[in-house]
Amino acid sequence: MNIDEQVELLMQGTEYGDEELKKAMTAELRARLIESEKTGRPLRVYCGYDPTSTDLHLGHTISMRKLRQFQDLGHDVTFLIGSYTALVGDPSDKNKARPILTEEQVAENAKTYAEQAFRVLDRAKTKIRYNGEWLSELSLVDLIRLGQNFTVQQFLARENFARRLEKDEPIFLHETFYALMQGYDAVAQQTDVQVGGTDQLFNIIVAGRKLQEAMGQKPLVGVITGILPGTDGVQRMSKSTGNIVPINTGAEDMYGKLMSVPDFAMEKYMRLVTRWSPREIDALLKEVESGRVHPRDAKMKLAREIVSIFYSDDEARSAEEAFVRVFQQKENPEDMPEFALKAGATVLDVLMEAGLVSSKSEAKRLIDQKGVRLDGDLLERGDQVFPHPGVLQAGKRRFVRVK
RNA sequence: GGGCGGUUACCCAAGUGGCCAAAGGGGACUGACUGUAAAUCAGUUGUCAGAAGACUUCGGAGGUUCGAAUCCUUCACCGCCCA
Repeated sequence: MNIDEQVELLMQGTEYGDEELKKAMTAELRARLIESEKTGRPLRVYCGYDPTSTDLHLGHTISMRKLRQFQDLGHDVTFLIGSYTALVGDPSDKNKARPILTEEQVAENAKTYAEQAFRVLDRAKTKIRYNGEWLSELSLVDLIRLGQNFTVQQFLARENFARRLEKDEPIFLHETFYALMQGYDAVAQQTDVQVGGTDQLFNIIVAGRKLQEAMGQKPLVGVITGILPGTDGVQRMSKSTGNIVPINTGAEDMYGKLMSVPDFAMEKYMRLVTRWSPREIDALLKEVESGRVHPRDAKMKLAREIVSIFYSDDEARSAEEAFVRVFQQKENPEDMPEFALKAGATVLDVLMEAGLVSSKSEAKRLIDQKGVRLDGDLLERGDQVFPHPGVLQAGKRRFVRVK
């Protein structure tokens, strides 16, 4: 791959919210790549992850995909676990302050995190580090010195703080430390390139670069990846909005969730999550636009690609087959949980005990709404004794085999 | 430290003694239509009960009252202004 192609790939899916900045970063990236080629020294690339939860979703993997691209081009990639920053809580893009985690929670989460990350990253080529390594060494005086590089105004100008200020919501002092800590991460690692989402723009471009300069280092190149919308196609994928595609969800479920993503969000998924090159993506989109490829088929291709990243080609293929069978041909899925019927149990009991609903009221509602079927036949009453063993369906996608 | 305001269901938010299981919006769920897309339309959205109804819920605890999300006391948390 020549330098131009490398730059195009590495900048794919990035978003700076400012053309000038994007141009500047692109130019700097190109310069570094050229320099690296000349000197033979791989670029030091990192992205930090605060292990605030154990359930990773596709949104978390965008920056990992980006790291992987650097990795494949022979650069030196560090998966930085924000063991220390997680104790503070990143205020970026949050209306509310994050709860502060205990050290045990952080350690616990970190383990799962790295494990799941290796579905995208090349394990053999990835360094794992914890930022507690250097942050725990800082003294109060050190922290104050770091703070001397920034003004309160710079923080208040940040959109998320400004918004909270506007709405009379609390901004805790410790939240401002976060950017300093992250900036110091860049310094401690003598970073060439830092990858992060647009919510990290301030932390990366302002804090990281500024501190590096203050410490006499060459300021890093920020590769700011775009935001992946959730299954609703609009809002950022996040657990609290309930629109996530989890990684540990099983191939079939992942495939199905991806198919439910609105068409207009497909391109983002292609650019941010898949292994496809910019050129391949352009070509596919063109075919859809011209009508040569049905959007549904393009989405199926997309879903299959993504599932095979996290599972395998085989599992992706059978997930696709299952999808076609269940949702396009309206047949029952091959595998479904089983439930042993107890004598005398009513329909409500079974729905409840098989975990298809969370309360009997909900079950009744579902029945009233014609949402419950047994072997394809509508069940009209919840209080009747469960008629016979068979496939019980609640809503569109919940199935249980009752034996 | 002083003054004022706030805390309502998944989220935002109305409600200032009975007509409140609590308006409205968002989200979610179901059905129709589809490509498990979008858009649209209809409905549901505390628990239990077939239904009438019963029970639990409005930051926590206690109280006044025939009756409290609404009044009082107290505790906790948050915001604003002043210092």
